[in-house]
Order: sequence, then structure tokens, then C-alpha cells
Amino acid sequence: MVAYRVDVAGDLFKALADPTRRTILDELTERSGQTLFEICARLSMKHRLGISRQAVSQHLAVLEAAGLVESRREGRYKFHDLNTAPLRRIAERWLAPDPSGPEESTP
Amino acid sequence: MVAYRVDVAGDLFKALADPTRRTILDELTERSGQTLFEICARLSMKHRLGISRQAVSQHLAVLEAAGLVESRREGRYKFHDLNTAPLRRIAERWLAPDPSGPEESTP
DNA sequence: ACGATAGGCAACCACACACTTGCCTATCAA
DNA sequence: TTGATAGGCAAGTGTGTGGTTGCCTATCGT
Repeated sequence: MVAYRVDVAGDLFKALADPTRRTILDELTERSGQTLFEICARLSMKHRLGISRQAVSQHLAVLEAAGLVESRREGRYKFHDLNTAPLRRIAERWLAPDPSGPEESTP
Repeated sequence: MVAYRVDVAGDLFKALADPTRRTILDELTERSGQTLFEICARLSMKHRLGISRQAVSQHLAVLEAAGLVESRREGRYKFHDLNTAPLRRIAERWLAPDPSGPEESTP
């Protein structure tokens, strides 16, 4: 059987394709466990990004779907933590030719 | 001085965001130095991708702009080679916190 | 010279996606 | 309970982008 490797990389690369999302990852790298409003404030202040709260929320949803961010709810706060695990697997695909084949399931 | 790091990662991640382009990279990994028509044939045959030659050509242009593919012209043939150098720098950004700061120039 | 092969250029189409707007729910403090 | 804070949901908009179609140039074989 071939094509074992499901293309879960799709979500990952798409998530990383947006500059705002990459900046959010930068912020979470600098300080993990931030809330939505904290991230909004930082993007606005130190990155001069005129962006709405909902936009940031949607970005966080994308990052979470890609497995790059994990969130935990406490009361009315929702904290966001960076998960670098998917990043470590990123380049493997083309750097180390996998014997099982590079096929995707359904591109 | 901060914000030395120009966001050249943008093109890279955008290039990787498309499944067809990732499949092209797979093919070039398996066999480097293919021509446009060879790549077209492989995408069509073993990947069942109904895609036009021009579409593949445009994908190759994107990959080349991202530095992932280099091309050399010989007569009427144009050979495409994989360049994995950009891939090695991919994950560094969030895995190894850079003292110079993670800032982008202009997102 | 002629046709065949390999590739490039430009305009058009359609969908995806980033972002906004408007309104709603939930938790906490007074 | 009331207001403020933190966040969610959903519809609408507009640009970006993957894809196509049509035509053009360049190189090779005969």
C-alpha cells in the first residue's frame, strides 16, 4: 500500500503562508499563553497592524487547526500556547527522501 | 537595530502552501533536472492531476521565485533542479529563538 | 524551408481567503 | 442585577491566485 502519508502538511503550510499569522507565532514565541486581546494589543502596538479582533481570532483558529497553537479556556479567558511540534516535521519531506514514498492522499 | 530579518519567508511559505507545488517538489526530489513536459507527464500519469502545461509552468515560476527550484536552459530544453537550501532554514524562526528578534520588516 | 517540439506571454474566469460588520453568549466585578 | 470584559458566530465584501484559453517565439530534425 502506498499513499499512507495523509497530506496534513497542507493546513500547516497554508497556515504559515500568511504574514500576520507568522507574526502571531512570533508573539507567542516571545510570550506563550496569551489571550486574544493580548495578541491584538501586541499586533497593534509593536507591529502597527491595524487589524480587528475577529480577524486575529480567525487567524488563531487557522493556526489551531494546523496544530501550531493550542488553547485552554479558564473562566472567561482563553490562553493560547505555541506548539512547535509540527514545525520540526516540516522540511523532512524533501530533505530526507522517505522510503515509503512521498505520495499524498488527495492533493 | 532591530528588524534586520527581511521577510523572505513569505514567498517560501506561499510557494509551499499549494498541494500541486508540493507534488512537483516530490517529483523533482525523485528525479532532478526534469523539463516542463516531463513534470507535466508525471503529474498526469502517476498523480492523476488533470492540469494544463501552462499551469505547471506557472507553478514552477512560483517555486523558482521562492528559491526552491533552479532552472537551466539548454537549447530548447529547460531543466529544473530542486534547491533544498531554503527548506533547511524554514523552522529555525520559531524553534530557535533568535537574539536579534523575530521581527519582520513589513508584513 | 518546413513541420514538430519545448516553452513563454497575456487576458480572462472562478473560487478561496483575509477582513469587516453586526450581533450574540459567557464570565466576572460592583 | 447590571455593566463591563472576553470571546464566538455568521453573513457580506473584495482582492489574490490557481487555472484555462489563445497565440507567439525559439530550437531541432528532416
